[in-house]
Amino acid sequence: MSEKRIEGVTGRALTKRFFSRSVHKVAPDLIGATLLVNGIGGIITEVEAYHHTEPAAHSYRGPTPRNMVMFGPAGYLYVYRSYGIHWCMNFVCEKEGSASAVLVRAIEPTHGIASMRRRRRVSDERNLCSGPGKVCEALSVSDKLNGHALDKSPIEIFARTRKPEIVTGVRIGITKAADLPWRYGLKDSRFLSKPFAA
DNA sequence: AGAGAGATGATCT
DNA sequence: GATCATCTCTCTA
Repeated sequence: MSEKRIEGVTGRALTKRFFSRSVHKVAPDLIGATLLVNGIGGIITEVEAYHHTEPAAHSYRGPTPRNMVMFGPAGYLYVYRSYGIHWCMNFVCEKEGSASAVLVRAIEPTHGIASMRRRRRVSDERNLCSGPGKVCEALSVSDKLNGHALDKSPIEIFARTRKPEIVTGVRIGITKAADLPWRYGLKDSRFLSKPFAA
């Protein structure tokens, strides 16, 4: 097995096995991992878990054309259109009966910052990937990558080498099941969509 | 710093 | 016809 070397990344490449677990394990384990698309991206600082047992999940009401990737095997990318304007990206996890996924909400930019600035048309690094729609714009993720394997080019995800301090909170921007503490973040990160309550 | 509104389209009722 | 896992701008302070 030849391992591709990425400057500044030492963790092993994550494969489908990593995602073939409960979304409640995968989500916190992704904090500190490195996500690259075509070599551009950074350290995952914020994610949210969605599980078919609660009404905020797209899979709650069963399969539809939009969410069918969620009902497939773990380790694939689910991309959907948000508010008619933005894209949001999710990692499909073990189904546990129905379907679940992790929403990528924020990244600390480390690779290809110049490209991200061009795509986002902003210069402030803290504003490049601090929200799910921003992440997709900066990494150029759209419906063309819906259903794509998470361990195949152009997507690369590398495990963190050390477990960071993780904070949790309620999910953002939803109205249903808004009390579940399924938002995970890198403690004290400056690259979040919103601070976590102290 | 925080509130409010508009953009814009697929999905669901 | 209403909702929506969002972002950016503008207004008020």
